[in-house]
Amino acid sequence: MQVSTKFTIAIHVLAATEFFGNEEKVTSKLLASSIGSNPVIIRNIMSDLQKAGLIETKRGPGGISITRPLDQITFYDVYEAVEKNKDQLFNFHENPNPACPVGRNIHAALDDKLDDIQREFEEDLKKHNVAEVVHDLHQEVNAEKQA
Amino acid sequence: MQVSTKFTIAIHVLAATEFFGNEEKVTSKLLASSIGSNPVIIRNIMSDLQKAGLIETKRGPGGISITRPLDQITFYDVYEAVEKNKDQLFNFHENPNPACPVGRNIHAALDDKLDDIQREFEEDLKKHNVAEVVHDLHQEVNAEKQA
DNA sequence: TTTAAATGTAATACTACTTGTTTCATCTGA
DNA sequence: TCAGATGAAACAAGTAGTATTACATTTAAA
Repeated sequence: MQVSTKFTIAIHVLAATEFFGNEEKVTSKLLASSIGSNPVIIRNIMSDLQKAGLIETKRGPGGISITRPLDQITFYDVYEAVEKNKDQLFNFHENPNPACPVGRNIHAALDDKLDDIQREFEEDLKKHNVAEVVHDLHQEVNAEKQA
Repeated sequence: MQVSTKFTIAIHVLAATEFFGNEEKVTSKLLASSIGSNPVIIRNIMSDLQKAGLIETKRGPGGISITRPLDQITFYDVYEAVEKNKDQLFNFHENPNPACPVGRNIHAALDDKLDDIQREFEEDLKKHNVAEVVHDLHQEVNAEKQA
């Protein structure tokens, strides 16, 4: 299993919007160019981010605006916004045999442990935020200038 | 994204093998019945577990044997044995634009953070082992007897 | 008020993965 | 020897991820 590219693309979208926001109008076309993907892919992700309340978009000669400071947008916020099945990390086999003592009780013996792991994974995602990414981007760009 | 059913099935296989191992011969057919799946699915998972050195299987009137105490088989050992792309939890978009300062540097700004999260997730998986599951199974079965 | 430029969304296509099934070769303890 | 088990190949169906085209809708600005 893998977290889909939607996750890293969404972080790219937020970081690039902050990075370019003051100088240029940020559109799905510009973002698609930076990301190396298709504008419709970006618009779908923009739609996810908007439903999650992380950005606002406008039609017409529109553009994207971010609704709150990036240090208040964690990786988990982004993950939650774009990822499917975010509420069930582990896909349990569905038909354990109720006539078998193991099949009948495997859920009771396993669910709490899987829930633990999922909760810890979500906490791990919350330890990072998008502001860190923008900060490191500026650091990289400055290093380029000096070279 | 979801961890595939192979993971919970593999834990079921190990737990059931321990649970029944002393009384009955444990075969892919018996396990498939307990799990509610197909014997070939189980045999493929058995093959993964065998490659990882967690079990040994024999042909003929064979059966499965576990190679080390279950408290030394963590959820991560099982995850590593059966899951694809286990080495790269996050699927990064592949073609960021090198002509764009963000596209050119997004990997440098993001990779270390994603590696952190992956490492922590793996640690979370290592906190649990299959012996706990068997212990809880016996507890559930004993509770059934009293009722 | 018009219009260029942007988002919103539906439809399609391709690929890869997951899960299930059938079939048959191969092995091995009794 | 042989019944009973694993090993493995082939196939099918369903789902998810990614990419693309096309068009309707909106809106700031000319």
